[in-house]
Amino acid sequence: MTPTEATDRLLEAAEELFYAHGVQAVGMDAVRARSGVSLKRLYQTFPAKNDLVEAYLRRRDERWRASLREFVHARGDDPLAVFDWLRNWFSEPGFRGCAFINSFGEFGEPAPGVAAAIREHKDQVRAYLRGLVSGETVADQLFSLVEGATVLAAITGNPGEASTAREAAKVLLAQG
Amino acid sequence: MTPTEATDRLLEAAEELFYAHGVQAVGMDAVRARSGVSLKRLYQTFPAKNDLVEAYLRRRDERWRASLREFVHARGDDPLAVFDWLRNWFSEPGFRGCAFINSFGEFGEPAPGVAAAIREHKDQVRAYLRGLVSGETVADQLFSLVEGATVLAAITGNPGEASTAREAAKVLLAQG
DNA sequence: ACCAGTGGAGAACGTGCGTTCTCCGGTAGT
DNA sequence: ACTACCGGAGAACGCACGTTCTCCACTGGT
Repeated sequence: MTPTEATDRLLEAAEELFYAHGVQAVGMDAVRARSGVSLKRLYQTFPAKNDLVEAYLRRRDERWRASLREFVHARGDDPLAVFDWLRNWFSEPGFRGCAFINSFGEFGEPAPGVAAAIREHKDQVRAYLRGLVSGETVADQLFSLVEGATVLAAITGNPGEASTAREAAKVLLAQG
Repeated sequence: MTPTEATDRLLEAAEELFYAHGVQAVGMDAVRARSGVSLKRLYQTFPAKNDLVEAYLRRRDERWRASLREFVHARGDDPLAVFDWLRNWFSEPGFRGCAFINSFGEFGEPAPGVAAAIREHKDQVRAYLRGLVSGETVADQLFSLVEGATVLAAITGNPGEASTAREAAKVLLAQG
């Protein structure tokens, strides 16, 4: 197995397990089992669990934002499409909320790299929304709606939170 | 030491430690040390850590909502006062986000009692907001803003998220 | 066929922690 | 004063898990 293939399989397994069960609940041995990569290789690739966690978050950030960006772009970059995408996401079988918010909750004092990955994800999403709507204030308001809807959908299990937020966003965009 | 006093000291210590560092990062021995209650008494009062966690969440729910309710009531039950209260909260030295959202993130599959405490807290807050504004839809929209502002303030450390959400709420209330 | 080296499987190690157990000093009742 | 018990301090236990170590099968070159 080539090193890049091992890295891919590790990150794939890490994402499936960490997102579904939480980082702390998943042992390195479970990542090994799921990925089929030996422990030795695992620790050669990621010298410590923290490194794997950080890489998991950074990869998820890229993919998550790419998925959102593409969906919204296909709708003519309509800011309201963000909330349609959210509704789809909330409806996915394994939906368990925002991986970054969850990780933030998991680690009272996260390792610096992990904390940075979390903060940078939120910064990137905010920047994306600011590019989507004219007016930073409205963009930040939508951001708050996005985060709130995500958290509530995760806890209540109700994807309709996206629609509630969408209606609010519509009003804010019309008034902004 | 009377049993109710032991319970109080345990819950006080648990809240300080669990909220500040996260539940998983705090051992039962740390709760014992902080509370001054012996391990034996601790386990007599709360047979397992999960029971202490659930009690911690339920007590925090009561106090958190009471504080919000009183503050807002003193401002004539103006829904916008919710966001003023949030700003104060976000500015407190030990602010680390919503204890319930953090706990939700900590436990991939929480114990039933803990999961119920989290869900019920959000249900209560939603019900409170619905009582504050006429129109369930607008109340739910404000709720989303509240949760989003809380999460973002925790991650970015910027209490100004409350003001951003407040402006959005003002528009929604005017239009609703 | 032999040998060096690579990588995998899984044992082993150390630590932290939830929970239980042991022991002992103090106290109340006689 | 003696005894029976209550509660506290902290040791002990069992387990889980992050990390490292050991051993061995296999491969490629001669």
